[in-house]
Amino acid sequence: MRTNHKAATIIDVAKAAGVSVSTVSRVLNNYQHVRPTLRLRVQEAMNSLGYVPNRQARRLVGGKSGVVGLMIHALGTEYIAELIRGIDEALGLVDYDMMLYTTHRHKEKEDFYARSIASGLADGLLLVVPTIGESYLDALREANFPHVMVDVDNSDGKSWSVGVSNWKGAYEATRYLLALNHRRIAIITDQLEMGTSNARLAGYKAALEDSGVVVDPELVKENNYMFPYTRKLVEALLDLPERPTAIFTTGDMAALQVMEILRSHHVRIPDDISLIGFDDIPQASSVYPRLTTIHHPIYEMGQTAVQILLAQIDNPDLQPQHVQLETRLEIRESSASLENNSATIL
Amino acid sequence: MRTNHKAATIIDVAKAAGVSVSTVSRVLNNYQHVRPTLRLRVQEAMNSLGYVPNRQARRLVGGKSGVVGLMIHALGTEYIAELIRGIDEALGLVDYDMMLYTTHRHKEKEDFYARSIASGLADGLLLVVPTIGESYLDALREANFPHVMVDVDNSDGKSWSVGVSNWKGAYEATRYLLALNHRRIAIITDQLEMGTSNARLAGYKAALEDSGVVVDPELVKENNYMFPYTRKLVEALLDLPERPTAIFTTGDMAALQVMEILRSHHVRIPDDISLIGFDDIPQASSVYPRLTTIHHPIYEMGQTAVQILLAQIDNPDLQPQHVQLETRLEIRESSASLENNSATIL
DNA sequence: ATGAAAGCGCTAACAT
DNA sequence: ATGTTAGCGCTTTCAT
Repeated sequence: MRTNHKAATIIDVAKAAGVSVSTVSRVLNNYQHVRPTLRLRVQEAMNSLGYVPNRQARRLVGGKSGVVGLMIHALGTEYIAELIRGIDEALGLVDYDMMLYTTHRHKEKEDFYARSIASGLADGLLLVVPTIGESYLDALREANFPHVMVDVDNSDGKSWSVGVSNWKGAYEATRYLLALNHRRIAIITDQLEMGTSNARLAGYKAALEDSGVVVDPELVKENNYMFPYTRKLVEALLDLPERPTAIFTTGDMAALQVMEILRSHHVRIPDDISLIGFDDIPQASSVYPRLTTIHHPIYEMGQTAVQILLAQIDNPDLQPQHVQLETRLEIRESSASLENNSATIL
Repeated sequence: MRTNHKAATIIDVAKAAGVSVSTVSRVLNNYQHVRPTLRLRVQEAMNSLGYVPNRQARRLVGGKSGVVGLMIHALGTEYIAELIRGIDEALGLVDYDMMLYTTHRHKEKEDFYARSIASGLADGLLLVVPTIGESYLDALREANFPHVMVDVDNSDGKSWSVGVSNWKGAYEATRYLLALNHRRIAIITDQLEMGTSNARLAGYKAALEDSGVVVDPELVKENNYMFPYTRKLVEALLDLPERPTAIFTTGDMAALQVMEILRSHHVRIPDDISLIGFDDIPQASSVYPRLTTIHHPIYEMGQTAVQILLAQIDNPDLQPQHVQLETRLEIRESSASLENNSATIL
């Protein structure tokens, strides 16, 4: 079947170095009690044989596999890329490899992946899935398998998780628009089945109410990730008898789309309508006009997730907690004051 | 150390069903020679125990790891997302897992990854790296380790590879612009150290020459992936005494940026300048105006890469070949005829 | 048709 | 300080 050479095993190394397998294992794992001369001899044998330990076998005996799973719903956005960069780099620091599972919104897949990862493949699992299925989450918990939910708004206290201050960020964004004298402020949220979107919507409403502005249901639109749909929402907003003077999208991706759509309707930003996003993805600062948004520490969130996961792998009995990172308002040019909204930077 | 419940093993199932482990293994692997009643009893036992086979153990015995490595320079573009979708789905079909290595342009990392993957971790390696380092490529070849270079223009005959008809695609794009009566056609290429960019540039030049149009070096610009740089290039083009009437970018990402830049200079597309891209990423058909481009079968390229890799894993002695997929012109609204370039669809 | 037993490559007691 | 050995969970001969 396979015609290539079989990889060298620990036994081959032991023979070549004239020692026992346990000695090889000891130098492999950097244990004490190995005579320096022997250690050297073993290392030489490993080198000349091109030996690399088999991770599967290692893990099978109860050791660590040096692999963590990353279950993610989709790739392709700068947001995700930035998050993975954070995860990736943190993992690299501790010589861990990453197994990637993209689910593309197939709930069954998620279930299957989670179980198969937990049953041996990896040492831990990072979950970047908008809505996490209770069934496999329970399975992970029962097995006490290290895992962290990434980018969720709040923990239920039963699993570790990382997220950001969504409510506060949205509150700040809305307050900023309010301070700019906007009163007709529309919001386009991402799907509300996601806790983060919900929290952002709540922040928006709270800010409005705190300023004595009544929330107009006509100005609250829920998006569904499809570009043509966003267009419908924006056009509905534009067709309103009393147009909004500002739009807040709960994600930068949507904000970028809104820009495109407004442009196609010859609506100027921020002259005619102010726009504010959420997340501060790399693209946000390179579009024209540069997008005012809520900065979300995406990269750091990835790093933090890894640190939490590693801590759990070391000690599976840590009390679950939710770690919340802070957002902050990033003022650029897509939002302007309502009074002098013609005198804008060009 | 670890306090969690142990997952059910094949032995537990065997006991619960009152059979031997080999029988359980047989129903697990769908072998014949198992009495239907027994088979059923075993399946029930598996269900009630929530049994999931341990992949490591399975692989440890069988030889194959069931994992392929994917080494990729960066995530975050729709192009890459689409490619990974193709790879992912093809892999899912054969129950393979994917180990992800992102190199972020660190050449040293690539070397390290390639070697560690080749020495046992995975059964094969997919390389999605703009410029592939000779050193580890040699190592892969020497070890006769299954690997395929994805999205390269041409093979050197020593490794398997997949790519598309870059030259022909660029030739067609340029011919189309020519047919639209454009003569001042600028090109913005991606970095020319990539073979694909080079081939696309060559196709552009050939088309021009075949039509008797002299290639103006001032209209040939090499990009370097940084948005501010693209802006410089476009502005240089705009400042030319005789502006180009059309721009061809060798990638859609750049085309999208060019759109943004032209817009900020109040240059209308396609009224003032026609634009054509290459790749046909999902976004290309959702921007405004929709981007005319060369369709690149990205998803299929990913699938094909996997098929080639699996074939090699089955038979490592296959003669290396380069598989070329076809591109085709996708006409949308970002390019228009030069004569009536004011009468454009709005 | 079913079972018993020998490993796969490695680690971790347990000896020495 | 070093070696011996018993598994980890599974597949696969080889018996029966």
